[in-house]
Amino acid sequence: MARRPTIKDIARRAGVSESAVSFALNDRPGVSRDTRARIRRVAEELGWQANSAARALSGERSGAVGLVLARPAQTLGVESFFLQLVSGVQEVLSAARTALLFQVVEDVDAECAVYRRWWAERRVDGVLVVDPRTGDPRPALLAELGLPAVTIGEPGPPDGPPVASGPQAGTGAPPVSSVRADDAGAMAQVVEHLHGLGHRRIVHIAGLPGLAHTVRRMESLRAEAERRGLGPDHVRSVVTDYSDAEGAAATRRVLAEPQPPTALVYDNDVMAVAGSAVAAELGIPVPHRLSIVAWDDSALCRVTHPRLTALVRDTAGFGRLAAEELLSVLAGAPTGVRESERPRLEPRESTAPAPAHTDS
Amino acid sequence: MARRPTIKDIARRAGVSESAVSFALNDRPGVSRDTRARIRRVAEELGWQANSAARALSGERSGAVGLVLARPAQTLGVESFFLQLVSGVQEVLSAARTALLFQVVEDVDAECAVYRRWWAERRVDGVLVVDPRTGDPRPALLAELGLPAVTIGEPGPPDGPPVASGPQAGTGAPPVSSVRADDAGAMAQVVEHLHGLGHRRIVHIAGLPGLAHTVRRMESLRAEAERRGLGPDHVRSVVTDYSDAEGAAATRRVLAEPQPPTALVYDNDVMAVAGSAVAAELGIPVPHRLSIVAWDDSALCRVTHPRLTALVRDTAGFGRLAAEELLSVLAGAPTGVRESERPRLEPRESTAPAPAHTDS
DNA sequence: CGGGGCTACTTAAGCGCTTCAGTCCAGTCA
DNA sequence: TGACTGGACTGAAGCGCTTAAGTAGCCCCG
Repeated sequence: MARRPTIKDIARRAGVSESAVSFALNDRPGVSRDTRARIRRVAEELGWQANSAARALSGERSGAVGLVLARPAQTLGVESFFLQLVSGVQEVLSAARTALLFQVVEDVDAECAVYRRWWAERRVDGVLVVDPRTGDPRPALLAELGLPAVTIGEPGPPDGPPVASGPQAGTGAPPVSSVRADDAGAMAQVVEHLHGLGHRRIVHIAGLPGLAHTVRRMESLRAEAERRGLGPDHVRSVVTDYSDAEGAAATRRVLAEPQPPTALVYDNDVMAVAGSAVAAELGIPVPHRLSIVAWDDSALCRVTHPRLTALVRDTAGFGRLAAEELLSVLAGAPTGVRESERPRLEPRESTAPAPAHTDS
Repeated sequence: MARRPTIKDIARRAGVSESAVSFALNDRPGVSRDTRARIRRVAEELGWQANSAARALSGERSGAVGLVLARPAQTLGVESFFLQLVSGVQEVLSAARTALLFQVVEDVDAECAVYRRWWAERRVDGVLVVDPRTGDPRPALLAELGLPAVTIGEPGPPDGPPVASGPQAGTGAPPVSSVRADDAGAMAQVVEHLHGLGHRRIVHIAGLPGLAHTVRRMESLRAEAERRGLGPDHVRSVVTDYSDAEGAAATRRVLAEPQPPTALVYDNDVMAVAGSAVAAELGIPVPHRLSIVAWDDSALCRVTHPRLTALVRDTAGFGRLAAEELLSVLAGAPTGVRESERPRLEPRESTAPAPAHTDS
């Protein structure tokens, strides 16, 4: 139950004033090299660490950033995406001695309430916003509060400005920073792959329709299909809530149609695995009668039999990028947009040439 | 970029002193009912929230607790256990307006460093400690720092005192609180189930051998087997790192033995799924030739074909319990031990009577 | 009617840090 | 020699809150 040393202790031991200590420890001018070194040494000996509350109180940053995950409880937990992201985020943050406040809430309203609270309590210097939505209320709120933010996963190129950032297109720095993912390009890649294998009937088992990237993927799918002369009777999306249950149900439904698809693209790994179990149950061999692609790779995709072809992306890297952007904004840089790497399609055993007679 | 109201603003508006406001808002005696109500109303109008830094600085709690997850990066992310736990934790914490600081680090040493830092920076009032280990250095460190803590998942009954809490058995309150899981009882239940189905050759694909509950499960397995006259040639554990890769490898290894087991018990859902994929690949029908039990249920277990028999536990409830215990310790209650509900074995399609001639 | 004991407040100090305005002491230059 | 600089350092205020100690007004009682 040791007492925590304070700046005063250091000052006494080093025979200088408290302010000299503060200057020395914060790399500010006003102390000689020697004194600075001496103070540093004493601080080290005492194992001093700045009291974060005191620091925050005297107008500095609080040294923490927040991340809220708005998911209904039951949707939670199986996707690997999130923890990977956080682990990337942390890598960058902890190097900058910044803490991460983490909250799980039920919906976006609750999320906004958390932002307000954090802001009022001065708990965080900025936030990372995940799951951008269409008509997202969050960037506006954050801009109003003046809480620096980075949105993670806004759909990026090739199609124009981000969906959620509002109307000031083109005019300098956006209201909040973002790290974008090339969902459209990735979808194009998937379509390319499947079309090249001869697939003409493709169904995209999409995630939540309110999320910006879901919309972008659906748009891209339609555009790519049209470019190849395939209409909505051949290629389309159906939406779900990302859960294994809805993924399975949607799979069952589309496979029961008179002209079932020969390829399915799932918006996450869990649904893809659920879907492949449904196929197994129905006695539909994968990949000979049905090809399956999972968006986001994880152990899951490698664990099933056959192993699933997946869009692999460096999720931790994505998190690092976001954390870096946030730190740079906190350090005073203008808001900006960073593009993450284009996901890579990793063909495994769940995709194969389309069965012969399915071009009706 | 609104200005945050302070206690001073409220005091001015309500025509009282700052301390009166403080008393009123903290439910302390010293203000009349009327004044209290008036102050409350003004605070409400202004949308006031206590500045957490100021509060922390004046000797109060910081209003935050911490949770560190020490996992090598690649092990991360597929298990549902963790997010579920956190969501339970949050439910309780956010009702008490307490924030959760969350860190992911590589190993226990780094975890200890985080505790020291949080302590020195006064960032957290207490911590939740997950994955108790044998010879765990963390409880001692936390006791030394005087940082209130609750360990989550220490193995509980029926076998005596917790593994990680050190030597002061029996003497009043333990150094740190804990929330315990009845791993031994659960394992007994699994053995009962499998033995009842006629299985005599059982292998437990365990998790990390350094974790206390892994040890407890292994001990319980051995004890239960002995009670039924089954020696280590029939029933045993092999350890892994919880990853799908090692789970699959271990499965392959034991199934290739001259006298392969007829039942496998996996320490998490990911390995169980990986194992059942291996069985599928080897052409070993589940459950007719091989029964499989997963420890911890999740969407995964319901998604595979056949669906996996699993030990279901209320992980979110576990988190709630831990958060409640921590809050009560922070509120001044003595440290204590809470028992979580015994997990329930949910038989699904992956367990069946043992094949006929395997009693050698 | 003065003092004891309430309740309902106010004053002021202090938490540990940052920071602005000085102070002090060379050193420089006319 | 004295005014002026600038580097090195100190003093003190202040961030927004809590809290111990103090004060004012009231009622009750001997």
